[in-house]
Amino acid sequence: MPELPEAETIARELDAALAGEPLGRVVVRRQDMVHGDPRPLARSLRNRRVVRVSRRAKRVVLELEPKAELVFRLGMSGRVTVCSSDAPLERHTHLRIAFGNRTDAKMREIRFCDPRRFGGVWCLAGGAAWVGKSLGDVGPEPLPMRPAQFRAILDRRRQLKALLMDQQMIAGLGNIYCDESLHAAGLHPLRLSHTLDAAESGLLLRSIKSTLRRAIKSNGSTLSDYFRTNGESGSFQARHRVYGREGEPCKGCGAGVLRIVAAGRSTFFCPVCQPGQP
DNA sequence: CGCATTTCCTGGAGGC
DNA sequence: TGCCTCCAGGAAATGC
Repeated sequence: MPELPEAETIARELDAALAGEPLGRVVVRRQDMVHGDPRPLARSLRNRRVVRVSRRAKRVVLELEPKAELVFRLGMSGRVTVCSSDAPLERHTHLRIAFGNRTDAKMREIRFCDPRRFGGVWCLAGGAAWVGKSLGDVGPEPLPMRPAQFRAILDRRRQLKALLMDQQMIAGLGNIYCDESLHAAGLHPLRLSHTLDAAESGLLLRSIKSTLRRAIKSNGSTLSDYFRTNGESGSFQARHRVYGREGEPCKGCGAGVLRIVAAGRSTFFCPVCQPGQP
């Protein structure tokens, strides 16, 4: 389940591998996973090179020259890997893009693989018409966010879990980092957002940032579907304090971690560290 | 407006 | 061993 730290890890690794490289052969193996520019992707990408690879929300963005963007939304099980062009093809590989111009060396390529197909690839080029699923807009990034802006987001009356999961409100948090951030701040996931005082809202924003930064340092959390661009696992799952740990002792106080459903998702919290609701 | 529910999809887990 | 059912969840759509 790639969220902000996983997308950031992939973006950094892709940037190291791809910055400055020209794009080569394109193979679209599942047309319905590619959206945006109505032209064939191979044509849209022809004679373009990667300037840099960045992240926005949970999305990985290849910034190209001449100006265009190739956006990867990973959904639940999306993976972007870098490998040799002759590496065995994994099941559910929907897109392959060769890169580099070293004719002497083995050709390398990036691959997009997504078994559950909740993700997709968007080619934003030219001002042409649009095909396929739309790539909706997202709210502000949490890492550079200031306390006043966060306070304004909390001002509506919503359960904290639902609000933090809402990509229009704040971009990049998913189920794991929502629960971990709320635990770090000692706030119950069903607490109504507008009831937080200044100290609590400040603490929650700091908790979100520190949780995300620590997860990025660990290259994200590998539970089942997420892997780095070289196929290795992230390691932040070993540091989860509540997520996925129903019945196990809270790493803060030892009380049993509870699981409820909030915002339609499994939600893990410690009833002692995060008091306040039934 | 907020929130619950449903849909998409596959692989892994558990039951028998 | 081999079915079968259930479940996980990001995002969008629908219903209350």
